[in-house]
Amino acid sequence: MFALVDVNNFYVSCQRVFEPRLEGKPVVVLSNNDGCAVSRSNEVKALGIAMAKPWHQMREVAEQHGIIAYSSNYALYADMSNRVMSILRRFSPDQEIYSIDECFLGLDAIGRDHTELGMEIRQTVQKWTGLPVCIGIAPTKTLAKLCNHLAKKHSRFAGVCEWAKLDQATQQRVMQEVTIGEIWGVGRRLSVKLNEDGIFTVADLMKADPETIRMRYSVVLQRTVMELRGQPCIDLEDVAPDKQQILCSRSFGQLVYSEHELAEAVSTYVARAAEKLRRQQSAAGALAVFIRTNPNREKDPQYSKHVLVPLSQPSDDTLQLTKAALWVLKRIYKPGYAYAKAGVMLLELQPNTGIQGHLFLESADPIKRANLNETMDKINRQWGRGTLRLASAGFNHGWKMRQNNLSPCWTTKWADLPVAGG
DNA sequence: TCTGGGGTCCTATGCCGA
DNA sequence: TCTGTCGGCATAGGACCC
Repeated sequence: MFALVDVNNFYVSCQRVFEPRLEGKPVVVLSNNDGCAVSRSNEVKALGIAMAKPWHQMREVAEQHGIIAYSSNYALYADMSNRVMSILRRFSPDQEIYSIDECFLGLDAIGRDHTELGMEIRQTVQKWTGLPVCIGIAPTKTLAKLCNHLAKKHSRFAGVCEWAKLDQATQQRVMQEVTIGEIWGVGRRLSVKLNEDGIFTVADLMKADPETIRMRYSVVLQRTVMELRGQPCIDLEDVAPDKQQILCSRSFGQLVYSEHELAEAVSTYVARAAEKLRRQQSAAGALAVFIRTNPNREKDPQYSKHVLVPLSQPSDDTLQLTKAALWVLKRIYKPGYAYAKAGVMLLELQPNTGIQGHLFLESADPIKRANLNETMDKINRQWGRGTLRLASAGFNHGWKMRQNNLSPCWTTKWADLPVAGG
């Protein structure tokens, strides 16, 4: 048995915890670079504003309805997420953190009534963090997701919906009412294709023959069908596996033309990616760099290039990775374009212990280099990202992302601590 | 002016050698 | 020796998730 616990409108709710005046008002949180609305309060959803709507396209409506927009404050959200997850861990030893704002709990080892447990979880999280959560409980993950959807949509559930507590008639009705697009694993493309085949609701999909679904669609959708029928196919992953690839990319706050500025950005992204790499104690066997113009500016000349290079030896060393990345950049950079985004990807990740040495390569003393990286990580952890960095990362980052309405880091910066009673 | 970032998994495809 | 087939593998690209 699984519970899916999901924070309602997570980023918006985090902002509201520290600014209660936002309660009841239409609030959005924007993506990096203040691009699109990625979290919407219920008031905003009621205005019909879609997920990922570009902010510049909703400016007018926003002004009309007094929508308050925040830049993403990941330091705040990550910290609040950690608090929620550690509270949830108290309720079940089996926990899979699925994303920043949701997790699955395994309930098999828990004897008590599941809905009651759900209610207690909800109240505890609300009381200890100020964040509202909804909970879906079911024998498969896909059904738990579906129940979570119901718990959010219908207030009569009071935030907790358990599949087994719905009578047969209700289950039937739900299946006939909910459209396939709401199902976990069915996105926009698949919805269109399924609709063409006469499959519109959850009930339709459940009735379909799993073998046929596998042939015509994929093994993934076949599993979804089985899970909707109550047969678990997707296990709880309570130990998070190491990442197989690490990506760091950003859209620029303003267009970039020079190779020099691109090199600063790429260098900055490599450093960030390499930090993540070392945190999971991996080394990368290959690295890719990409740069591109803004595809939305259709009148501008477009250019987009992505090149992957194998490394002569797997590495977790920022200096070495930076050297390789800048070498790639030199080969893909073409002058005369307005670049909007760049990124670095680390691939072929493997444990950084026992890396096969290279007979003919001369390299820096690996122990010294490891110490250097470790020291940089330590300093940057303590004093803030980028405190210590390579000169190639530059100083005047004209390309830095826009964050025009960033809230304080209420919980992670001493200077930003909220003051009570003022 | 202004359209996110970071992942995973699956499938199709083409190449290689047996 | 030539040709066809098949499995394994690498790769690119698409779809999906939040």
